[in-house]
Amino acid sequence: NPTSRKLEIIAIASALFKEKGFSAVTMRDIAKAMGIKAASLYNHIKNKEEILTFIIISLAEEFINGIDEIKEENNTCIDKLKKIIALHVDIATRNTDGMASLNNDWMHLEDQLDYYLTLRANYEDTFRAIINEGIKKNEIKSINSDIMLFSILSTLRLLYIWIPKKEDMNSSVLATNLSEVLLKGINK
Amino acid sequence: NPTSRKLEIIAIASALFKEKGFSAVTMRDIAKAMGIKAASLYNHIKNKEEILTFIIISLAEEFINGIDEIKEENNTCIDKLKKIIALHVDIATRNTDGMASLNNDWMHLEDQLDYYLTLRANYEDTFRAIINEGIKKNEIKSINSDIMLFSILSTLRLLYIWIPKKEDMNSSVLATNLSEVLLKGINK
DNA sequence: ATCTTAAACTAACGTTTGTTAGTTAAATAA
DNA sequence: TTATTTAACTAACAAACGTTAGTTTAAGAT
Repeated sequence: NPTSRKLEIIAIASALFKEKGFSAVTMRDIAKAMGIKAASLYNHIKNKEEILTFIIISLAEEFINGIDEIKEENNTCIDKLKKIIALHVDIATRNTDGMASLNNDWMHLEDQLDYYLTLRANYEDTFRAIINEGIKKNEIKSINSDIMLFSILSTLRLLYIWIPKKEDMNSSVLATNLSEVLLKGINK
Repeated sequence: NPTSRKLEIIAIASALFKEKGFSAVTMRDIAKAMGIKAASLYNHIKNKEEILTFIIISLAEEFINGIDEIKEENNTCIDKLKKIIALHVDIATRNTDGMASLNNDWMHLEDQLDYYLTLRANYEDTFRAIINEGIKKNEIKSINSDIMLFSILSTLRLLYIWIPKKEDMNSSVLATNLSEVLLKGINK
């Protein structure tokens, strides 16, 4: 159970990782942003990798828990997809900085890399299963489901880039509009 | 006019940058992959940043040239969008590795950062203008055009991740299916 | 045969890196 | 008051970093 000081470090590091990537951010950069010396960081965290691991794994678990709940609900597949879209908007809004590491720096995990890859594979499998069920039930077009999965998931993964540029936009309005675009297209 | 040896280095570096990101790849990594010593690289390139600059700027110019041509054509906006999708599929297929740097490492440009940002802004402006024209001509739904731009462009930007996983899929089949999904949605 | 060029090499440079050890100052608990 | 804990500090480490200088080797041109 991380102390508040540890969480402060992780939050500041997340912001720096988003700007330059994990590898280009030094412990001295993080320390300077905290207003302390690099060595002092080690009173709160084990090492640099622990920061990255915390950011990525807690986000990955949030996504897995979210989609596992959605898949069990008694709902149409289209509605399940709408809930997945809302899940991504919600998480990306609350932890915009962390999403950058999840997307770009997962390969620098060491001890927990395999665990992360398992979580990601499970997430994608569940997502694809919902799409395939929608095809079977005639809710969704019979196109290669990988292409549909890739298309939707790519948009959701890059939400963290666009959300800060559109601070005015309400979170649920964004989710609604995104659902319209992703599910029904833009062609009139 | 880069020599073939220089282009070899850039190609090998692109592959390494894709795997670990620019900052995590050392000159010794690149040299080892080339089968030579790090110092020997400097017979062919000025420094590490020149490699990144070449990768990113030549791709960014390819995109700008592509979209500038498409925008001038006498065509419906929907057809213009289809051509943009095909442009992304084509470039991402031919230079999968470089696309990773374009997406993830542009912030490590130094001399050419401003030029890159200008190219990117111009590209997005042209893209948005085509969407807005489509709305005006009643070809495209009247939703916030930024959301539509973001949604389509995110999918296109991450093509480089998915293309290597689907080597079996024909390039033009992918473009066709993607157009269907991105423009008309997945909902039946 | 000599000269030039291309492309590799060895050796080393000054920095920066993540991290450890040991110390100090202030707040809290006994 | 005394003891303990928290969180900062200074100083230093060994390793890795991008890069430079100078040298060697072999191929191609004159």
